[in-house]
Amino acid sequence: MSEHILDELTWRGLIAQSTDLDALRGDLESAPLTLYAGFDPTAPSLHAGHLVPLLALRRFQLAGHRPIVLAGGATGLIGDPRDVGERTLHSADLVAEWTDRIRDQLSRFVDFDDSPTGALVENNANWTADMPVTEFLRDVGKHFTVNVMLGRETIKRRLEGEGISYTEFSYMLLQANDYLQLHRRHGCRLQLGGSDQWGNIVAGVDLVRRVEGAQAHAITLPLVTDSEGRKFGKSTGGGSLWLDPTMTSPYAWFQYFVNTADADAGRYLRMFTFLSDEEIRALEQETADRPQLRSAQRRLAEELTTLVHGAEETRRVIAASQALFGRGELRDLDEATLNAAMAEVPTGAVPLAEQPTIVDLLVASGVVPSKAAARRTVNEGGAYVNNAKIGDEEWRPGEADLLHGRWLVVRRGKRHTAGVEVVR
RNA sequence: GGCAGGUUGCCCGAGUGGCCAAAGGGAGCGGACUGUAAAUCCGUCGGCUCAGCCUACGUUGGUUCGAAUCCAACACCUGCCA
Repeated sequence: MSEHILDELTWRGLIAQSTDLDALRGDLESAPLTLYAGFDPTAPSLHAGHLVPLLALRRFQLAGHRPIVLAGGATGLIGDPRDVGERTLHSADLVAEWTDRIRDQLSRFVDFDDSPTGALVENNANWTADMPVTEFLRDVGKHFTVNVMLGRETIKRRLEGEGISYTEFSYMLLQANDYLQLHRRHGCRLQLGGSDQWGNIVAGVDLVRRVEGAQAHAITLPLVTDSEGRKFGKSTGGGSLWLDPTMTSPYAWFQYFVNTADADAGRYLRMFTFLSDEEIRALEQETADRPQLRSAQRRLAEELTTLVHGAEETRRVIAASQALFGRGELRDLDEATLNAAMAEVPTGAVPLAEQPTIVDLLVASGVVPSKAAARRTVNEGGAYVNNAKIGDEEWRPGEADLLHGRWLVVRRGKRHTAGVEVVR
């Protein structure tokens, strides 16, 4: 018998809060348990932070339980209250489109089959969208006291600040009802979610108990932050790390994880990968002994890129990373390797006839957002062409600079590399 | 519906007629150090056809030689009252 799923979650640091774990343990041991986690379509793609609950569902599935991934087609129309303030509502069409997109993404992380542990995909719009208001207020609303709802941290903060709309205030009831519906339809008895979801989740636990007289369980997973306490996945220049390869390229995704701080690597390996405790400890030891090898970071990047983008794509981004970050001369790369690397990084094109300067090249490659930023980069000493620093704004590439007659490898700072194709 | 206060750059926040593309902080970005790490220090941080010009301080209009700053209307937010 392998390790108990709850013990695994514990050593991986994946349990932030929970209802009675002993009771849950008993239920997990007696039979396959059905559990769920919900994901709201707040953008056209899931991002790296969503992987924690998603992979947790998979961990349960591998341990012999049945996961339900819930796409929040209805809750996404309302918006979970945040501390920062009221959300802007998105149109129903847009939310529906996003729901479809994230449902496809969600489906990739669990296995579907006819066995008792085969996963299910649900959409809460199925039971929420057409529910009459009176039914909602009588059957769901009656079980909640506003007094308790006002006690929730986010609500308290919002009341102290700019206030909160009735719409967002109601969110908790919708999520609680989701749990009830999934309990009725599929016997779902465990909900996972981020620790910011605790209030919503226990509201569901309470509702199931009151309406069905059944004991439902809850586990929240820690909100992933780096060692500085910053929200995970946000430190790449402001943007999020999206799962959608057209929004965050596999190369950028891989690079993000390669750059993980030493202090975070082990923790991330535990939370984001399926590596064993022993393997992770070995990687941590390696990082402590020979930090410059970045073994833990590389493994983390490899695992996550494979998980999200597949083994083939991972092979390509590793090759591209080696070509561009390697000690070797870019000139020595053979044409096929160079072309392959250029296919992974952002590229732009510029006509030779325009006699582009370094500023034009930086802009064309996309490593800077504007000419002003390009000039700044040059003056700050952060501009490179083919790994050679360019300090003059007026510098222009010559025929001899073109790699294989067409490419210039443009770089901003240490790690923002892109290609510019010079067209004749 | 009434009264009061508010709306500034990615975020927070100063600025009450010219010296304001707008103090300060944070984030971000670049450099040095190193290891494509952290910490630290330094620099930078609207755009462009760049010693000039264009956009920008909720929106629109007005006063003025000149407005983020004054006036009016409108929108939104907060609080108190109804």
